[in-house]
Amino acid sequence: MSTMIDPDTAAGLLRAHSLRVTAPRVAVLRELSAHPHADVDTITRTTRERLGSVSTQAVYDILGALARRGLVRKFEPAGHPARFELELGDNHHHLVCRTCGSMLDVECAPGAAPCLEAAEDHGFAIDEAEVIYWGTCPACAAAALPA
Amino acid sequence: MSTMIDPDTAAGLLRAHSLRVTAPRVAVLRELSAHPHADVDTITRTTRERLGSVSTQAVYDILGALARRGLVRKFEPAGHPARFELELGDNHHHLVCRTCGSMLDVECAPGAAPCLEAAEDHGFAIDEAEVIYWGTCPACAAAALPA
DNA sequence: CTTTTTGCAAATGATTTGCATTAAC
DNA sequence: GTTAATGCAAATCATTTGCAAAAAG
Repeated sequence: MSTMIDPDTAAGLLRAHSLRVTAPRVAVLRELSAHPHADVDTITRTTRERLGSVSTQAVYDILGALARRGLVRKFEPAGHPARFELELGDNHHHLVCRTCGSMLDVECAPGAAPCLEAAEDHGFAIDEAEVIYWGTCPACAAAALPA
Repeated sequence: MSTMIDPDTAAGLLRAHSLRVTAPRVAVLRELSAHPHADVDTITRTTRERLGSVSTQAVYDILGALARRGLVRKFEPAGHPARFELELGDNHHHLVCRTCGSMLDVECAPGAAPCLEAAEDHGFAIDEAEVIYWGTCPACAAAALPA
């Protein structure tokens, strides 16, 4: 388990983004800091363990609010439920398992200028270039091959 | 409207990929050649106009079969229904409108080596690097600003 | 004729919406 | 006291699944 931000830090983050400080929000932020890339279901379960009860809809609402204020990034890998991570300012990319949807952060190969600029924008106002490396994680690769 | 492959070419494509030639499949292939990036709903509607009737599930099945044999590429932009295009061999990327989900093909900036190699694979067997440019298309940008 | 494909119906699963209740500020 | 956040229920939407009927090879 990674390090987890303390409750005061979480509350400060919320206030700094003009969001009211509530127990479910603090719990969700702490969960995200400890487990980046968690999905709604996981966040809901662990938050319940900590608080006793939180509705699924509250978690959706919280994550939506946090994402709208730029506190968290929402990531929706095709074929898998959305996953969330604290917005840390670094523009990293993701490695995603096609089978289980698990994610890992990856940096672009150093030196190799990432193609964050499209050759032509066709009049679009581009606000983000997202890179996804699709593959199979070690666990799923092992499970696919019968012993 | 772009050029559309003729029925014989479509049939040949199917045979070349060991797929039985059926009217719905030929119609779907022709539709995809004329309208790349069409979604299931659009493909179903235009195919019905041409054939009189096709079930939604048949279209899903057809697209699934074509994708499995490598004849078409499936693209699932977060928040929007899946879109499909004929697999043309070129490894282009996509420009996607956050508002309406419309897509355009884009090439990486010439010279700029795209980061198709992750710095670390963390043990994953990476099979594809997908780049998505997110933005707002001219039509949606215009619609968002009241006159 | 054998196997694949299609049609139809029903289920699934993630996410959203509306509204009353409760808690923050 | 206001305004925002939560809980609860029901709805939505894309997509999948199971099985019988029809068509391709």
